[in-house]
Amino acid sequence: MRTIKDVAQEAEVSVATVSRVLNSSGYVNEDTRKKVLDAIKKLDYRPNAVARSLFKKQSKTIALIVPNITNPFFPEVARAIEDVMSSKEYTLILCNSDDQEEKENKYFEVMKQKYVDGVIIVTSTLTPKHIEKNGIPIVAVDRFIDKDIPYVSVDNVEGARKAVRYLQSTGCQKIAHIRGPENLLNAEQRFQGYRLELQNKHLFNEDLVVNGNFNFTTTTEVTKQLLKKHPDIDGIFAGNDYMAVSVVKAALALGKRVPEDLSVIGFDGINLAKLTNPEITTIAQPIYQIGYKAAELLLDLIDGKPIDTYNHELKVTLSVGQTTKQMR
Amino acid sequence: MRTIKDVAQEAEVSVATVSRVLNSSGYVNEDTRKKVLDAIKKLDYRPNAVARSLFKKQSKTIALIVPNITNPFFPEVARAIEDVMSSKEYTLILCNSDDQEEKENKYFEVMKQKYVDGVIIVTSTLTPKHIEKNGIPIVAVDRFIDKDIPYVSVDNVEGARKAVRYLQSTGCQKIAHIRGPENLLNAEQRFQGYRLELQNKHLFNEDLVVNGNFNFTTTTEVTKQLLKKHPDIDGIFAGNDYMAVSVVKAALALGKRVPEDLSVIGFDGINLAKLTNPEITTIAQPIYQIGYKAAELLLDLIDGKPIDTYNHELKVTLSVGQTTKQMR
DNA sequence: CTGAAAGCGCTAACAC
DNA sequence: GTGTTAGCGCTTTCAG
Repeated sequence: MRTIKDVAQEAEVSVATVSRVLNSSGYVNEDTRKKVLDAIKKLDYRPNAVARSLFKKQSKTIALIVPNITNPFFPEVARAIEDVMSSKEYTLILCNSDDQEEKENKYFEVMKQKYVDGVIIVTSTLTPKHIEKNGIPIVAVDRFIDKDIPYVSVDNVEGARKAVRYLQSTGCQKIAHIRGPENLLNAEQRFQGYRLELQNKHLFNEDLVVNGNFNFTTTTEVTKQLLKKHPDIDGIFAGNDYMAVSVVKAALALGKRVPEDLSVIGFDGINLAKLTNPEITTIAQPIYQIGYKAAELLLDLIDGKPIDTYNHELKVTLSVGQTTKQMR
Repeated sequence: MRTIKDVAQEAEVSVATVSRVLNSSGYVNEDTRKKVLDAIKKLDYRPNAVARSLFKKQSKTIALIVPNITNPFFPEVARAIEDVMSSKEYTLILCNSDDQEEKENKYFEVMKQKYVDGVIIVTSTLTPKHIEKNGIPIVAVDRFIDKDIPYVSVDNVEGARKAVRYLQSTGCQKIAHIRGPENLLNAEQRFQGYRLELQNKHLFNEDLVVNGNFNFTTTTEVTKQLLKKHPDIDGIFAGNDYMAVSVVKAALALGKRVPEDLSVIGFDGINLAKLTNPEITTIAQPIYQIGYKAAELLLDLIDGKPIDTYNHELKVTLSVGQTTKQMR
């Protein structure tokens, strides 16, 4: 690869001048500018990004840390982020943390060594303290970290209430909830939403809440037990789509008809939800937009632009599938 | 962040010595080595990866270029690659090409500017010529590029034959094929496998092959038409799982029972296949292993190790679900 | 065994 | 307007 020196020689100017036209900084005569441009074209010169990074202490690179890219929610987020980043000449590094703090920290270490400009992270283990000491711009997605850290997600409480209300509007009388992991704020909020909505009507019964842990097999198990114990349950709000699919399977295995005997609604709106048979009714998050917004916020942070709002809770929408009855 | 100079001062040695202990290169007295190590610990020093890259002309970074990370096949590949890469202190850059040559080339441009050490790519547009001029180590995944470029995938022809044979073994007499895009070698090979297997028994009939383009909606349409025209079709081999799901939907929509009236088998073995109702029977690729192997090969390439085999076609396995009948 | 110094390719003062 | 030069932080000859 050619260097700025080669260009300078070819154009018969100094490297400083070449640098100036490269960065359109400082004054440079139109004619010499042309000479330089010609030389660049002739030599097919491309500036060396690493040398530039060394000087500027920034790399035009950002990182995305997710628990596991294999989880269907994240690829769409990643795609959105990569879309806005590549349009701004940024490069995206992908990291899988498996929800382990140790791995997250290790990634941060590398990020600093590589002058990575910022990171978008989905985490429930990292605290503001960890992050502060890294001194690297951060945006949180899906899981809240701190008031000072831009956060993009949805209103889980309201989404959950919406789910419950919809089940009721289709005639469900006894609505159970398969919740996600205890330590996940997300899952907790969805549970709270479920509870609130039912408590308001004096219908809440904690026996109807079981933990599926966002896990397929576990969910199948606990759902079967629940339905055997309470055969009159006629609606289930699952903490996410993945579990909703599992719930449907469990119900069918027990000989229940969905939605005639049992209605099921999920949360997330991953593509999977529309591929199953029957298609899952769900509270859909605007997943792509979440990633998009997060990327924009990070860019603002990097550019030192003021952030007017730190908390971005985008709107969920009801996506009606075939696991719920027609509204009455 | 501290620099090597700080460490040198703290340890009262030269930067050269520090560099030597950092890289365990050259001779360095055990005592001074200890002094340096102490200084490093005391200052919590981490070498600057960018400065190192500038000198070494390599970045401990590799790139993965896929058509779209949102396609359920790729996250698992990405995960595998990231696993081996991060274990070797490499960082993974993620790129979405949307199968556009222009985007691929743009990514390569950036890779060179950033001294990216190698790339793993899924492409059907890039030719050896493009790649050669980039002079950057490459491994092809899922889609073959050239004999000189390490390639990891499965034997699509054999996999397809296996699919057809299995349908026959469960009693299917009239087997149709919903194929993938014409310009995709993959899809072509699967079609060839299907044809070969049937031709051997003089059962091939080109009227039973339609193009679903790896697209959900298209597949639903063409499948319905096909089944209306040939109501006696009792088995369908779909070119991938995604289309298989669509085929099942189409069949059910026409009032056919799966698998009683119509058996369906897919190809790929993405997780999705086991989440649908009924679960899709499929020819499963060892997706994670494919990514893993590709990563290992790229590392060898980067390290200048000799590659003994360029063509890696891993074994597919039959994954029996509920869209096919019991074997007789 | 260790240090001085050149240089990786680029940018930004600072002169002229 | 343009050139000279001192770094950015690191590695590696080359002396000693």
